[in-house]
Amino acid sequence: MNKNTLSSFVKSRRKILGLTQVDLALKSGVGLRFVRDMEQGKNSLRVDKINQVLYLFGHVMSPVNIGGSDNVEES
Amino acid sequence: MNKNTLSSFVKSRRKILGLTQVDLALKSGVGLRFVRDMEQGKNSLRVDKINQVLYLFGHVMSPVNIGGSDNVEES
DNA sequence: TTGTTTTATACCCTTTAAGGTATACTAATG
DNA sequence: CATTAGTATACCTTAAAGGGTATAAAACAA
Repeated sequence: MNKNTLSSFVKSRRKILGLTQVDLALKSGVGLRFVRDMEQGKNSLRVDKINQVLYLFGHVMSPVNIGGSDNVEES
Repeated sequence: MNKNTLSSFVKSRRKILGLTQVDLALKSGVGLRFVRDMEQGKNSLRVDKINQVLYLFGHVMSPVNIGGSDNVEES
């Protein structure tokens, strides 16, 4: 389990919206277990499921340059 | 099967390096079938496997804003 | 055309992600 | 302290991803 950017991104975004993991699972349509796996940095997740969650944050998974600034490209 | 950016990204990058699908599979350590699924826009792929391939291109999957310019953020 | 290389499709098998449920562990509150 | 809300961990089942192989279809060269 990594110090993953996706992990921290989801966790922080979720809290900004004032959602619990349960809320996020319901709104995105993925299982609660999946949300938890994401936030704990599991890296063998399916990208379509990840996107299902990221859509709520107006984001999608996409190829970016390695070392492309530490933050997740602007807001 | 989508008009996926990942699909076209991998395909074009691979050709730039003059690799066949077999070459890419061998160099990245994923199966040939996986490379083909990627290039055909299958969207239920595991993100760690995708990254295994993208590393060869100096890229990783990361959350980006939806509509964050159509191209894949510079070269 | 034929031959060769690359890519696409199809089948089967093994592994495992995803989800559900239940249980524990933490914060937090009162 | 106890009670609750939120999060983490564990077990089980099902569906499907990933990989291998084989075949077919393109793509390109001779």
